[in-house]
Amino acid sequence: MEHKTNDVSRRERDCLVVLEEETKDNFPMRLHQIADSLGVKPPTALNVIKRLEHKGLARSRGGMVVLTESGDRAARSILLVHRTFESLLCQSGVPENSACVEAAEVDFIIQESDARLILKKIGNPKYCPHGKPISERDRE
Amino acid sequence: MEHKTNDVSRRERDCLVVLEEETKDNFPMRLHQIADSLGVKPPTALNVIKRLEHKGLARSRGGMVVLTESGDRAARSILLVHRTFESLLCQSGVPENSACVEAAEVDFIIQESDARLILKKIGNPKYCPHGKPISERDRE
DNA sequence: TAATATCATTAGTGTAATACTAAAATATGG
DNA sequence: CCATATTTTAGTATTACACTAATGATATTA
Repeated sequence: MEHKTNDVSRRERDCLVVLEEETKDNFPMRLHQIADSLGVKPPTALNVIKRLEHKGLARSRGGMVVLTESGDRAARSILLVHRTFESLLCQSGVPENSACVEAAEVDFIIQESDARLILKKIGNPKYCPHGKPISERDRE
Repeated sequence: MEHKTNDVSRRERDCLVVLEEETKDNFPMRLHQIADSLGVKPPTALNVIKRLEHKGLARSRGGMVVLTESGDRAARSILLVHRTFESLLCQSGVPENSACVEAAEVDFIIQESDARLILKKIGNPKYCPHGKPISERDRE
């Protein structure tokens, strides 16, 4: 019915990305830590996490939260779209900081398949303007 | 505080665009007509219109609705972004219909200034894939 | 003009995402 | 075992969206 397979809201996107970046060491995040990262109170963060769990994107036990396989894929997809769009904007002449902000407005909406095609069109840059690798193969 | 100057929701965008396209002859739209175009019931459409009025984008009297100057500008801006993004997607290899659907997901979010820069980067096409003029100067 | 049909509007619900406070339940560490 | 920290529940609020049902207003037309 809906647009994306992994249809996430803005805040859910924030949460996915934070989890993706903070659990690379295989340690889960604590609720309060997530709340701090999102800049909201713990009950609000808990709410977001419950929605993610409901969608099969995260799992939690006693305040310890991890991404599922599916959540990990969703997060990487979002990052790919983000960095692709960011690169497009920068190549077009949008200042780096502005590009990042703008990319964050759409990175959870634009389809990964579209982003991959755009990526090719703009010359398959390996890194986004911030220097982060774009493809999920060469992760930091 | 927010992202866009003319920050409109998805449904408000739909309403703006419908009004823009259906009031070219300077005749206002009726509520029920708007409701039909949006595929919602009149009370729902009325609600959307009230939000637009509140934002200074539309005016209505006795069920007759028109865009304000500001609303007209907002609608054109959205169309410019839509057609630009659509063109980008098509040039990248996304099928036309798909491109249109995807563009509709972001045309009310991406900034006009960004779109103008992207437009230049992709070679300043005069028309979108559907053949509609992109620049607001040469309107149909 | 009066009756009917059409259209607009109000009122009342309901869902989803977002966010808060306050309080209660659970850990955790001494 | 107690104090602190953390999680969780409960309750409230806002915005966008959408509905039904009822009411109000305005036509059209018989």
